[in-house]
Amino acid sequence: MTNAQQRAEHFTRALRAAGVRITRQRSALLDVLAEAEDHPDAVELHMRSKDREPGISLSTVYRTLTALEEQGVIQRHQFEGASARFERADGAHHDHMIDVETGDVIEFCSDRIEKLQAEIAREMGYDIVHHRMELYVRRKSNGKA
Amino acid sequence: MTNAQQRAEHFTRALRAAGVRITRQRSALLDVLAEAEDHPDAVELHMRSKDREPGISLSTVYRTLTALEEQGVIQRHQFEGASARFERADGAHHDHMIDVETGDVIEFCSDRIEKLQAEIAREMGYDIVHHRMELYVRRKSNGKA
DNA sequence: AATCCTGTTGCGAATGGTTCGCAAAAAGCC
DNA sequence: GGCTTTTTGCGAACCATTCGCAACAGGATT
Repeated sequence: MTNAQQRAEHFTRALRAAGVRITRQRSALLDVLAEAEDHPDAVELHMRSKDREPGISLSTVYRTLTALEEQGVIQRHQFEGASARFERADGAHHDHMIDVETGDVIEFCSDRIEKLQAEIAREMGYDIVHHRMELYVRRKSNGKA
Repeated sequence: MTNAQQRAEHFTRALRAAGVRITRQRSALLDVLAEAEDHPDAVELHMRSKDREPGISLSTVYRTLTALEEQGVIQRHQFEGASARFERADGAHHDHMIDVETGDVIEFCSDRIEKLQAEIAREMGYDIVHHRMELYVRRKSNGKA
C-alpha cells in the first residue's frame, strides 16, 4: 500500500470518527489531498478532484476542507494577497517561505526560533496559542551586488 | 508642537511629495492616524475621522490608507480572521503578538530571531524580501496548571 | 438488498472586506 | 477668480468563502 493510500485512509478514519460520512465526492478530495506534494488552494483542489469525480462542486470542496481542518488533519494557510492554501498535517510543525516571484512554498523549521518566541511571550506574561511565521523571499542573486 | 502634530505633518508632506492633494477629509484621517496609539482597522479609522470631518466616506478612508501605504508611511497588517489593521511606520521594525481573547496587539522585536531568519533563508539560497511573524497568545494562567 | 434517518450535495444567493466607476465637488496652480 | 486635475460620496462590483434549501445518498439496521 502506498503512502498516499495510507494517508487517504487516515483522512477517512478521522472524518468517520467525527460522524462525517464518506461520500464519493469526499473520497475523491481525500485522495487528492493524500497525493498532493504542494500547497494547493481550494480552486486547485476542486480541479484535481473533478478529474476523479466530475460532479464535485466547489462548495463541497470548501465544506470538506473545513471538516478536515476541524479534525486537525489538514492545515489552512492564509498567505499574503492570496486565497487560502492547504496542506496535510502529518509531519512535524514547520513554517513557510514563499517565493514572491513564483508563489512556490518552501517549508522550514527552526527550534531556536520557536524557543525564542516562547521566551519572548513568557517574559511578557503570555502563553503562545499558535503562531504564524512566513518569510517572503526571492532567489539569491548570483552576482556580487 | 506635539508629536502627533509633527506626525500629521509628516504624513501630509509624504502625500504632497507624491502629488496627492490634501483635502479636508484626508487631513482628518491623517490627524487620526497621527494620534492613534493602537492598531485600528479601516472602519474604526472611519469612525474616528467622522468626529473631525463628518462627511468623510469609508471609500475615502480606504483610498487614503492605500496612498499612505504606497508612500511607506503606514503599514497594513492582515491578522488572522480579521480585517486589515493599520499603524504608523515611524519607529523601528517590529513584530506582533495578538491576544486571542481581547484582540489587543502587543509589539515586540527580536534581533536574534531576525538573524536566524536571514540565516535560514540564506542557507536555502534565498534573500528575504519581507517577513511576517505573529504570535497568537493568551495571558499566562496564574495557577500551577 | 430494501428501509429509514440523517448527513450531504449542487445550486445560486448571501456575505464581508475592499475596490471601482461615475458624475459632481473641490484643490491648488496661473 | 478661473481652469485643470484630482478627489469625493455613492452605490455597484469584486472575490473568496459560506449559507439555505430541496433533492439526494451514506450506512446502520433490518
